[in-house]
Amino acid sequence: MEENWPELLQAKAKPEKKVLPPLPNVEKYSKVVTRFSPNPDCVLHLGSARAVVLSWKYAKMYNGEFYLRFEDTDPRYKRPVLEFYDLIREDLIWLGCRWDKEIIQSDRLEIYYEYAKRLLEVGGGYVCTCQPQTFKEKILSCKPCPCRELPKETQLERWEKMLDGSFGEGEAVVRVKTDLNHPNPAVRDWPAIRIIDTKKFPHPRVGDKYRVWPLYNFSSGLDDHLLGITHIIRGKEHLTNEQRQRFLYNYFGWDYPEAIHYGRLKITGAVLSKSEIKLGVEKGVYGGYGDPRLATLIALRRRGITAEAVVRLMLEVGVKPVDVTLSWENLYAYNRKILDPKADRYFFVSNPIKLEVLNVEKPYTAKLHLHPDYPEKGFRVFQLKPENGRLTLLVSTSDLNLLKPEKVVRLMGLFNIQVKNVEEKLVKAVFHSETYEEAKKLHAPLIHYLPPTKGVKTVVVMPDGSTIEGLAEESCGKLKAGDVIQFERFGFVKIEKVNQEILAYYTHK
RNA sequence: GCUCCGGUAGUAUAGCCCGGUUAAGUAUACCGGCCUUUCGAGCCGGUGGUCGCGGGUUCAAAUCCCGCCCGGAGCACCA
Repeated sequence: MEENWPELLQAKAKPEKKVLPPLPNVEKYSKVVTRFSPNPDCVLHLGSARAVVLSWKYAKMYNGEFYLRFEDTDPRYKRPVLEFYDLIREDLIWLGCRWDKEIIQSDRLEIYYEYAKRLLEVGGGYVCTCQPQTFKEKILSCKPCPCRELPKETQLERWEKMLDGSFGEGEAVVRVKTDLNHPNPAVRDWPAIRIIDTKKFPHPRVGDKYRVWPLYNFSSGLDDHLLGITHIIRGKEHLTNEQRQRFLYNYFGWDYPEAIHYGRLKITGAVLSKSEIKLGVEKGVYGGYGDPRLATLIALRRRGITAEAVVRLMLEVGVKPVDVTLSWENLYAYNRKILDPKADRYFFVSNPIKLEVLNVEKPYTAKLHLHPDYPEKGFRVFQLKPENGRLTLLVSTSDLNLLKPEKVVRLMGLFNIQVKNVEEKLVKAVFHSETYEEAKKLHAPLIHYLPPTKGVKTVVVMPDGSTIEGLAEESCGKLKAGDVIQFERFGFVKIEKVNQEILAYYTHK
């Protein structure tokens, strides 16, 4: 146990560390093997992250293996798209979920054909040429369709005809014989393999090389056994698929893996459905898969959400079959803990307005820590020279609620001022005092500011897609794309681009 | 409609299988205090749950049994 579950023991010593509940029947297997099996028809989102993180984490917990398996067996209705294979790989790498083996189902058609034949040979299936509608009527009344009764030899002949092109799309389908009286009609004689006109609907990887394609329950069911998957972690929409696949396993004399079905995951206000995301992107509702309104991993990454935060959240949510509605605050809280010690602090003045301070008798130098908790990181410095006692600065419109006549306000790292007059685009104030202690005594609020001429124009894209414009301090010009910083009193942002201007994405407060 | 699966504070989660020193823990959110030249972080404290509802078994039930209500998933030649 010490060897296999070191993390479990470690968790005992450190109870604050969240640990997943043990996997069932681990002792039955020499090694735990899990898999994540996406259809490469879209990028990954927060919901997909659940399957990835849990499958990966469990494999690691038991020193097992984690596989990535692309389930790209529908060239027609849920067409795989080439670029998504790579984007999914990138998402997994970003999450830190390295896979030990990669499998692509469209490379494995011959294997599925072989097992289809074996299934027909053992009498576990049949080739059905009924119209879907007439078949459905039969099955709903627990009656076999005529094809089911045909002898094995005929089934094999029909199978050959599926392969050699004698049957066209929709004309024949391989079904797995189950129980015609099964209480759930959806389980009765489910379809395993169908024909697709790949001249019309070529597969992005293998083109029109194959016309006969397995359905989910057949290919996925076979592969889970063939690849030695011991624990399947997937959404509860697959609950009845387990029932179906068990019939297949019985014909081959296999044991079904341990299957865990978790509930649906939602996050307040964000679309988490692949089809809706795709539609929105295609229609231009979203500016792409990285649109900040989307909960795709690309978008989260772009916004400065860290993979660690996503992983933590997924471990927290766990594998329960209940539906969960996450709130962004929860994700943000995890992320903030990770970001806060790393992010340097800078000033950003949104929608700047002028602040004129009179009675400033000498030049001042403001030195501000890059990070208040780590003074060793250094400073940013503002040199401020008044002209004839007048110092002009820029402050944020959003601080107008603090800048009321006669109020004393401290300019961070500088001095205290007393507001005199407030106009729409101009605040006039006078020098009040110098020390922080004085400001503290007066309970003066602290605000940030910028020298009037040296700011870098900055656009911040907010999570709702809107933008806020303003000026960032000069030293932000040396930031690089990908840096996550904190604009003090504004929030964390991730830098997207720096040239003459800065483009940043808002992470959270 | 049919077949399954669930229901613990605003959100998420632990405990339920092996009923009792925890008559409900943790995280986050919220409120207050301390600290701090950020409305951030940190530290301390607090509010918040009749464990879906009703009944039963028991000395004792969030934990076992039954009924009800509510929610979800599936019922494709999709994955």
